[in-house]
Amino acid sequence: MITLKDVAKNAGVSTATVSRVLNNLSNVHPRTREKVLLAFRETGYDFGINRRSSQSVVTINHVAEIAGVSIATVSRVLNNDPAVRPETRERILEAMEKLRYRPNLLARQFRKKSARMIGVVIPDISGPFFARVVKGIENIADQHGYQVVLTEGKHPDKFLQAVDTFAERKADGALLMISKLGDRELDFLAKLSIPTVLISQDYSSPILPSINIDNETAAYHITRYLLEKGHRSIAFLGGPPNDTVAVQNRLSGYRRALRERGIIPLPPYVRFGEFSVISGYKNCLHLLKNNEPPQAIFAANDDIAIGAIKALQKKGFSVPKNIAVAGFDDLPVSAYISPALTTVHQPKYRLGKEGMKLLLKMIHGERLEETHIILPFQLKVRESA
Amino acid sequence: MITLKDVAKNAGVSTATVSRVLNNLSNVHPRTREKVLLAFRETGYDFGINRRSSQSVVTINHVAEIAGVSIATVSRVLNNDPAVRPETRERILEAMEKLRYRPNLLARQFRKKSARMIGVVIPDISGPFFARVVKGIENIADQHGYQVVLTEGKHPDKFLQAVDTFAERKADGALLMISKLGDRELDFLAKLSIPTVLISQDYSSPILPSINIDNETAAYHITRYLLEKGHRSIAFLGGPPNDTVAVQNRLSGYRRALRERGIIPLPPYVRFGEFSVISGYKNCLHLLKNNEPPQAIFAANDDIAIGAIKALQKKGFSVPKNIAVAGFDDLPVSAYISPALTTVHQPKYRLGKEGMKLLLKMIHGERLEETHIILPFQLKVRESA
DNA sequence: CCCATGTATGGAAACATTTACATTAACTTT
DNA sequence: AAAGTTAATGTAAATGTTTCCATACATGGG
Repeated sequence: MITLKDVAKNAGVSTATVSRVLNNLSNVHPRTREKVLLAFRETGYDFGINRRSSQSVVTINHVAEIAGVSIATVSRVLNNDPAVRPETRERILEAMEKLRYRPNLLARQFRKKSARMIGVVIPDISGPFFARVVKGIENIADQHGYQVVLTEGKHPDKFLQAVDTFAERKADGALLMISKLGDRELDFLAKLSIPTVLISQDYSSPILPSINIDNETAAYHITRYLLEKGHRSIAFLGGPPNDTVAVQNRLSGYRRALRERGIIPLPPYVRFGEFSVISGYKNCLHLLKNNEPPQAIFAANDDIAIGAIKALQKKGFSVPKNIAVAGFDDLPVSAYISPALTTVHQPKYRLGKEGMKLLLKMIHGERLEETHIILPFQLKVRESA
Repeated sequence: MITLKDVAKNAGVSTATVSRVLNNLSNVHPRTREKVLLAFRETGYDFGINRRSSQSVVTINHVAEIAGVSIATVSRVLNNDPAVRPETRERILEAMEKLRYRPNLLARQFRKKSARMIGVVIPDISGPFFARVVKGIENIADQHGYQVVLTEGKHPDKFLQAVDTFAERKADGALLMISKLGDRELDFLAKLSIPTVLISQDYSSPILPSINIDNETAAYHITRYLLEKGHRSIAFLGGPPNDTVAVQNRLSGYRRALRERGIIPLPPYVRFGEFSVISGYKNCLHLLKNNEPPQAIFAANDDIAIGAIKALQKKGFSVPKNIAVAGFDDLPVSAYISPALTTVHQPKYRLGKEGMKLLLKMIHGERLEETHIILPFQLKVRESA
């Protein structure tokens, strides 16, 4: 395509001068004007409207042309509009096949103002617990043609940023496994107004639907189990102290069970840390340092329990002979460590599936019968307690 | 906004009829006309000239207007074009702030034909190994404004589908941790022509760049370590047999070490299965069933090793006193099981980071000095062997 | 048989942004 | 005075699809 630049080159003048000529400005020498006009002719400059088109890829236009219909009808086929006559549809599908047409997803998303995407925020990608939940989510999302985008967002700012990205990318919904949701975060979520479901974090927000197990009761049951085994001094090894509602609920279940037996745990027997093997290890070491060893330990999750067992063994205690240990979550590895871990089984996959189903309902604007779903847990008695 | 369709629905006729009424065509029954007119009133249809503009959200146009410039200039600011005068830029930024303008990402992606997204395929989300690699990837991707989309794709068809989705979504690049890449898959990748890097699967394709550790040598070293400890009969518990190049390389490293000592392992001492705790458990049980127990076991990854240890303990063997066990990968949990696992440490985070950096270079069209990067491994001697 | 209506399809605007090209102003150079 | 240079900005096309309204044709009921 010929531009003013080309003309300028041909005439041996600057584009500014060509522009002046083109717009009949006065300050151009007649001889120069001649030169430029000649160049216009020689280069074959197109005075008509600028035609700029590449069309290197196959679009809906090509398909329409080949099928002998308008692009509107092709679009209808693309969107499974039943209004199209089967015969026409067939012809269009054939044309698509023939041209190897691939709809431009980016254009579709843009037009529809939706990316057919679900944003998922988890505190930790490495956590096998979350991985399993995510699989459940993906199962359902897949079935409905939604893509799942996974983001880590333990720290509140990172979390807000993640959700913001979802909004920016026009996610159709969000699934949050975030433990700490303060007013600021809730406010933020409300402003974005993306359908959102809370999974597995015990946060029963009045606004956001959620799906959980009953952590308090589960913790109560496993603590009772330890009590029934005859243990009196039972330590609690928790995760992050103030942030996590789930931890607090597990703690209060534990306390309730003890209280029922008239036991009040000494402060050093309740410790907080992180949801990791290493934290469990260190925390357990601290516990043993200045205190009479407990008869049993209830860890707020399996990772902590695994770390604690290691610490106990290192200090020469046998589990469960000297000290019993119980965990929470039932990770895949928990049945295969030594001793196999006694723990609370969470229906991780189902949490994901049901959470996603709930979200789907919200996206479709259906009324929710239940906004806070509680799934059953299971006590898994193995070797460690 | 109320459309003819809404009116039609309200009146209980087709949109065609509504349109006829709207344009005063003759062939409408008076009674129907009445109905439709009523529906117009009831729905509050806007007869004004087709105002199909919603403009409920702030766009570049509003910003341009407020700042007193053209939308082109606003776009330039959005894209950090240095050609904009600082003063003008300032004015535009202020206008954005004032209007709380959020660029429409979908529109930008559409226009630019790029989603600023990297597709990552891993065999298993639950695997802590992959999770760690992915974190490395995300670290670098984040820094450069790319979003990471994670997909599971163990089965070849699922994998192809995943990659296809990447293409459809105009991903800027792909990172594959796929063990089995046959001709069909490579062909497919070639057709899509998305920049692609292979991570950690030992597949040294002539076309696709890759990043790995030297699995053969690592396996050789750990097997030698077992031999030096005095073990003569060493079993190999592998992952998927034919699919995985990494497994085959670990196997041949193991074989090389034995061969050097003139040892040829009996067939039942080399077994295959899957990369999971449960598979390691079962496979080890099989191994013990009809054979003289080996003096040591080299498992192709830590999960298998953990399962094997469990099986050995169940059968009354003490690890490492009766039978030594070594693994591969060095998962976070491996140091905390009992006995702590002796294994090969892979620089997982770095694999992810470097892989992503490599991919970035490809995306930017830079020349690669190295197309097959090898990262160092480390022998971690702990308690199990 | 023809009026009234529905069905299937077409025409064209709209979506929000990017960007190629054009213009302009303010200089400087010849 | 005429032309060039450069920086800054404007104009408007182009992107690929969806969807609103319009309409040719088919069809059923009186």
